[in-house]
Amino acid sequence: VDPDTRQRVLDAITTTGYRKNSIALALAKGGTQSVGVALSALSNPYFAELVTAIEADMSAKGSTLLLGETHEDAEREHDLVVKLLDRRVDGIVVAPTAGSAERALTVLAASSVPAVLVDRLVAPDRFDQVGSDNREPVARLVDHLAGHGHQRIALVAGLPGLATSIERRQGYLDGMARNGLRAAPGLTVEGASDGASAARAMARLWKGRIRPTALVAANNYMTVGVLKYLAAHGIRVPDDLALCGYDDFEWAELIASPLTAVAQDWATIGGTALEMLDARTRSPRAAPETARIPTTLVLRHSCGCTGPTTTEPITP
Amino acid sequence: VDPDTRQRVLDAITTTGYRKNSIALALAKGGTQSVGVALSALSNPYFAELVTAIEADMSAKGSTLLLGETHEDAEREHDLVVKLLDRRVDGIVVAPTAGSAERALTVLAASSVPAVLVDRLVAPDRFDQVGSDNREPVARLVDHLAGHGHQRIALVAGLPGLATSIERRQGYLDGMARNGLRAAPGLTVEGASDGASAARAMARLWKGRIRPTALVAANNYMTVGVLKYLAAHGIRVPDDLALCGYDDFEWAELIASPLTAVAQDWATIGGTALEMLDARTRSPRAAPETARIPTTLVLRHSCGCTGPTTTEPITP
DNA sequence: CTGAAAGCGCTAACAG
DNA sequence: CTGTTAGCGCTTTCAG
Repeated sequence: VDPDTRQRVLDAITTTGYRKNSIALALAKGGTQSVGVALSALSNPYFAELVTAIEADMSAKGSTLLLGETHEDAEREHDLVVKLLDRRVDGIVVAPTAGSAERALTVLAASSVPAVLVDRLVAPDRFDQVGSDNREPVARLVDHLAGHGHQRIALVAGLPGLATSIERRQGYLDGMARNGLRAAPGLTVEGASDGASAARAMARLWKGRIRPTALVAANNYMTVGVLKYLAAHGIRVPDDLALCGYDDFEWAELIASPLTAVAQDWATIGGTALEMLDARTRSPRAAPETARIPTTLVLRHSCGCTGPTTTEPITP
Repeated sequence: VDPDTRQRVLDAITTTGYRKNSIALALAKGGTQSVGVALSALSNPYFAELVTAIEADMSAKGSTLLLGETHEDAEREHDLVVKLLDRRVDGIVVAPTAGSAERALTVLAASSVPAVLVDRLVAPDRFDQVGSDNREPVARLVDHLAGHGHQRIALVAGLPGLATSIERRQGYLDGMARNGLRAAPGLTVEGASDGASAARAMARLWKGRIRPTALVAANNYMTVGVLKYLAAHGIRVPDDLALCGYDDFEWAELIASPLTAVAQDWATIGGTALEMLDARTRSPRAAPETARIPTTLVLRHSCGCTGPTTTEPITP
C-alpha cells in the first residue's frame, strides 16, 4: 500500500472516530470470533475456574465468550444451544445435563458447529469430550478409607442420570469390591447434587439400619450439605464418621476437620476444551476424541489422617 | 396475513430447516439483544452469584451475555470494553478496576451505549451505579467487636485504589472513632485483595509493635488468607484473636470457628444493574443514579459470640 | 396483502 | 495499487 494513501485512511479513521462493526464483519465473512458456553452449574464455585480458563484462552485469541446457564434442565439447555447457534458462534462448549441426548445434543450434532462436551461425558461416539477421571479417584478414596480400617463405608451419590454421578458411583463399587467390602444397598443414598438434598440423604443414612463409620460425598456441594448435617447433630469428624469428598475447594483446609478430597484440574479441562474446538474446526470429519484429565488426591484430616497435608496424583 | 400463505411459509421453514441468523438480524435492525459484562474478579466466588443473577434476567428477556475478565488491569479492561462496543452490545455492566476512569470509563462515556458500574462505584456523576453499602457495615463490625470489649481492633485492608477498599477503610475509621478507640496506623495493614497478600499482611500485623486482639478483614479472599495464617501459627479464633470479615460465603459456618461476616446481596445487585440498563435505554439523558443495596450482618462465633447464628439487616 | 427493491457495514472479487 | 461493485441475510419501504 502506498504510504501516503495509508496515512490518509488512518487520519480519516481518527478524525471520524471510526470503529469497526463486528456485526457487519461477521455477516460479510462468516465467523463471529465467539464461542458459546452452556453450563448446568453456573452457581457452582468450580464454574469460576472453568470459565476463567476458557475466557483467558479466548481473549488471547481475540475471541469472545457467550455464556448461558441451563439450570440442569434439558429443555432450557436446548433453547440455549439453539440461541447460541442462531448467533452463529464458532464453537460451543457444553456440560450436558441429564436428558440432553434427546434434545440439545441432537440439535448440536445436526448443526455443523464444532462442539465439545465438558464434565459430563455422555456421547463419546458423537462429540469431542473432556473431563476429569471420575471412577478411579472415588475407588481410591474408598481404598484410603479401607486402609484406615473402615468397613462400613457409605456413599452420598449425586443426581441420578448425570454421567459424573454414574461414574463416581461405579468407582465406589469398584473400591468396595477390591477391598473385599460389601456395598450394602443401605450404604448408598442419593441426593440431587446440591447441599440441601445431601443433608437429607445424610439424615436417612444416619438413621438407617447400618450406620457407616466412613463416607464419601460425590461432589463439593454434597460435601458441604453433609458437613452441615454433621455439625448440626454434633457428629464429630473423623472420630464418629470419617469423611472424604470428590471436589476440592478453597476453604477445604479451614473447616473444623480439614477435608480430604479429590481435586479436579479445571484450568486444564478448560484449555483442552478450546484446543479440541480448534482441532475440530480444522478437521471437521476427524473421529471424536475423549480426554480424561487426571485428578489429585489431597489428604488432610477428615479421613482420619494426621500430620501435614499430602498430595498424590491419581492416574487411571 | 392470509392463512394459506402463512402455512406455505411455515412449511418452507420446517422443510428447509431454516433458522434465523441473529447476525444478519442485528445488522439490519441494529440492536444485538446482548449485553457485555466486564468483571475484574471472574475468579472470585461471589462472581458466580452475580453472573447467575444477570444471566437469569437476560435469558428471561431472550438476551445473551458476553463475558470478559479484566484481571484487575486498566489496560485489559479498556481493550475488553472496546471489543464489547465493537460487537455492538446493547449495554455494558462493568466492575471498574483501579485506574479505569482514565481508560475504559472514558471510552464508555464517549460511546452512547448504556452502561452501569457494579461493586466499585467510582463515577456517580457519569454513570448509573449499583453496589453494596460498604462503609456502615464495616463500622458495624467494629461496633460489634468493641461491644465484646476489644480496643486494639485491626483492619486488613484491600487493594489500594479500589473504591470498595477505600469505603471499607473509611467505615473502619468511623467505627473506631465512634467507639472512642484510637485507630493507630500500625493497626491497619494493606493487602492486594487476595489471600496470599492478606496472609503476608497478617504476618506483619502479628509481629508488629501493637498486637491487636480483634480484626476485620476487608473481603472474602483476605479473610481466607488471614485464617490460613492463623491456622498455620496456632493462633486461636476467637480466643487469641477475634475475627470478622466483609463478605459471607457458603462455607463460613463450617470453618473451625464459624465466621461472623457481612453478606452482600448479589442477586439484587445483578437484577438492579439490568433494570438500570433498561431504564437508561429508555431515557438516555436522565441523570445518573447510584443505588446502594443493603447488606446483612451474620453473627456466628469468630467474633466471640456464642450460641446460634443470628442475622441482622444493616441499614445505612 | 403480496412481491420487489433498497440498504444495514463490511469483505471479496473485479476492473481501471 | 487504486476505485468500484456485488453480495452476506435480514428488515423496511414502496409499488403492484
